[in-house]
Amino acid sequence: MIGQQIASSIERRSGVSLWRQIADQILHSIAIGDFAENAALPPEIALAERYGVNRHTVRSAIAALVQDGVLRAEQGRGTFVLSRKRLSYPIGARTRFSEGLQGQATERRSVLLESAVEPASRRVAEGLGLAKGSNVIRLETRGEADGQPVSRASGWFDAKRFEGIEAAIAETGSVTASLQRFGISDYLRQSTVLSARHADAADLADLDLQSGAIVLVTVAVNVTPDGQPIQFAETRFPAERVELKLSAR
Amino acid sequence: MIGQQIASSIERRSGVSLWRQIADQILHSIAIGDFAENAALPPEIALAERYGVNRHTVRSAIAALVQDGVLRAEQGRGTFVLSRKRLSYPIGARTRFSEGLQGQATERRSVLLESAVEPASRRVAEGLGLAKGSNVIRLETRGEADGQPVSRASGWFDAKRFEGIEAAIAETGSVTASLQRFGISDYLRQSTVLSARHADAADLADLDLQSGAIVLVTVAVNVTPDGQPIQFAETRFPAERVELKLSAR
DNA sequence: TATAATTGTCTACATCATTATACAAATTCG
DNA sequence: CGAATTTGTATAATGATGTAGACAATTATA
Repeated sequence: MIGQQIASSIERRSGVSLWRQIADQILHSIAIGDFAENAALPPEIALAERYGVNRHTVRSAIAALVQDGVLRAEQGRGTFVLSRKRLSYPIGARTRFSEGLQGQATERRSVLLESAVEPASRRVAEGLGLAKGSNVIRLETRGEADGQPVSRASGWFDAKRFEGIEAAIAETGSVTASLQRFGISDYLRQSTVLSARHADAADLADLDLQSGAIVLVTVAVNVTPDGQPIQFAETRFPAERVELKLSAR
Repeated sequence: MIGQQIASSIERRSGVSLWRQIADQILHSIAIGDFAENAALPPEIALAERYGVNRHTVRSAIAALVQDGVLRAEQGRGTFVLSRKRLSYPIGARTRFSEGLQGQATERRSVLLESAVEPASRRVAEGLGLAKGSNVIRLETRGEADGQPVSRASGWFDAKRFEGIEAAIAETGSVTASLQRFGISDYLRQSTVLSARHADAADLADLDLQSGAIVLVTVAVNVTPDGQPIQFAETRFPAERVELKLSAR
């Protein structure tokens, strides 16, 4: 489980198949540096012994990771680690999507998937300090780094205050730039709540994930410097590709 | 998936069984307030229809949550939500375990499970700024709130600098108090990296989780105010019981 | 070139997960 | 009370997951 220590064991009858648990652990081992890039994984028989399962079960796990582009298997040679460590996504009071990934990815962009005006749910209304049922603009966006999806966000704005912001965002491709048109030159992350869960079908599709994947979820409220709520947002990050780095202050 | 919206769908052949996916989603619905405490869940048949599965599959999901103490099923009446929202664990530069959960739990404590002196893995050595293989003290602890496990931490200290700290911690039950004996009156969280994965067998046992559960993982380096590394720690939180709240500053 | 090590494929079987029906038991309500 | 609603139990069938063993194909190496 940790560093050089013995591989952790595996749970049966858990609702999570053994091959997926093993795939999770291999992924984790890679992420913490137990296997370097281009290094060979232990042979299937050794892995099977270590985890106490049949060789075919290990093969299923490896097949999933090969499908995922994490490993490459070569007959007669071995199985090799392809993918680098996870992207480290900085998160702090002033995090903007376009910043922060510098040096880790050469090309970054945010894609607007959908926008709609609708009555606020209780949760959104509370976050924005509006009456429940007030109209809000909902934006669904996907963040990409080097062509690979790394985030999937649902954001809500007060429809009255920010009428037409979806057009501005579609045009400029930037939330920050669009907010300037509404007189907001700066904003802060007021609060962030973090959780994790299995990705649902929609996020699996949008983030190009294999089924059963885990997403990290942040729920944040962005405010003006004087504390007025601007945006309520829920963002899902694929846990296998992204880690969140809390900035030291 | 979000607020009042339609229930998200379910993935087959994912390595995660349908009943577990449904249990995850019900838990999430409770956490975001779709079902209040003591409220009745929709009847099994309605849930089965909503998720597009057989009633028995829904029953498996409910059985797992009943086992977990989240729901209570009553024949002829319905199935009811027992548990409150997740514990919200504040996390910031100065977070101490004993602080922060005030008002959410009446009784909080930290239990030392194991301590050992061992050579540092590469990961730990880098975190503490030591040579790889230097001796470090490893402490395994569990945090509890109202008798329920809410965290499971592995922490490492430089064995030379903090010789005997495990005895002090066993005695006082407090990392903060023990550090004072070594002349450390204050320390800060320098960096925190966040990820998520399926709990391994050891954490399932220590955290009293059902198999297949997800853990939030923080990896942090604590330093003195002048930047000297003191402790390297990996903490696992059960995602179904805990969310992490990043403090706004 | 032989041999060992490793991944790829195949078959057979056991166990778990899911569906499909049917009916029993408890509760609520007209 | 009697009907409707809801959870509990039972049984059978099917598909997905995991185990077991055998052997082929490819690569590295003595």
